[in-house]
Amino acid sequence: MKRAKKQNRSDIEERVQEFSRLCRKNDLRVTNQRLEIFRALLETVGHPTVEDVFHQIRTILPNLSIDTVYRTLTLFENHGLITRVQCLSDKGRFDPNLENHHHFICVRCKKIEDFYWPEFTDYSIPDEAMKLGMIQMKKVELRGICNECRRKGRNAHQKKHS
Amino acid sequence: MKRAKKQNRSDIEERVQEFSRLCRKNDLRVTNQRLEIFRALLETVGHPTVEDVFHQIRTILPNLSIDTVYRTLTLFENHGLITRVQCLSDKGRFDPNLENHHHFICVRCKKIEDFYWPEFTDYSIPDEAMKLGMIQMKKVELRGICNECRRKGRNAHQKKHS
DNA sequence: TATTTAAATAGGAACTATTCTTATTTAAGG
DNA sequence: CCTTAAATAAGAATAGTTCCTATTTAAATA
Repeated sequence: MKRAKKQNRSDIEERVQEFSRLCRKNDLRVTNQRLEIFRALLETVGHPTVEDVFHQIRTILPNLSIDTVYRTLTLFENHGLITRVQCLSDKGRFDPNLENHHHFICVRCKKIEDFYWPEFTDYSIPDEAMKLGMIQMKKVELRGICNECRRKGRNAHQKKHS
Repeated sequence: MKRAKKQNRSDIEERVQEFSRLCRKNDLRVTNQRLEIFRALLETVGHPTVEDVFHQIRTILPNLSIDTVYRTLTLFENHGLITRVQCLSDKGRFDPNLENHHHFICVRCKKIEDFYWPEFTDYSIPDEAMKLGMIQMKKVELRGICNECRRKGRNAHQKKHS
């Protein structure tokens, strides 16, 4: 995992400060580990994994536990301070439908529902994106809370770290 | 996992037949397990997991191995006969960028790159999709082969089941 | 500034999804 | 029918993630 800087040092420190305030506002204690974890996210390009973060911080906090990284990232996610990319579910899921279609994913129960949006095919993506590589598939992902989970209320949460 | 029918029996059998032909065309042997696995995908609504497929077929093939389901689904995926939903990578990845942005994912190296598409915000999704639940996030996902992997050629593949 | 205490952490065990290994079975061509 | 390379079953091994518990610490309060 590259550690190239996304932003310069003072920008990062500013965001860490701002983050620190956000934690207090959310009744989250401001610990060294939490700040380092957030800083690591900012310093790493390309959506780091838990392990990337863990190894990066280990040089600073030699007895950081990997469980702390898991707990903390999930905590940040649950408070909307960061987002989780791609792997909403921890289980692979498969689709025999090769037609052009899109997905709504429930962030609570991880259900994936299809929808169709024929007009979307006509919208052309920006040049910036075209240059990233050979594109094989272009689809829309919606995230939210499905009707079923809305009915059930908060208690339907999956039970991970707080 | 629900087993409600997506299509009626004869539609499914027709697709299984067609699939069988496709296998031969791809130099894949047509085994009972493979046909049952594909049939299970067709019969299950909502993008089944490996375990969903496994349990469904166990009643028909009592000593099916779960490894066969893993191998077979990955094989189908590699031949473009089905797609894998959501979890391209097997590791959670996180993003501190809460701005509205989109992702290009390399199907070979699993790298995720950001791009921006301000106009996309203005496109309104179809009613069909609005009715699925409370939508919190709307983004575009591109899949393809990144420039780096294209340079490296086929050998850059991740080494899973053939 | 010192004290208190609920919350956070470290460390390691446990769990779960996925992949690997090897002996056995089988599809499909001869 | 035979043959053989490919596919499978069974279970071991691995890797990512979560759980458990004793210890530490942030931050509220005296």
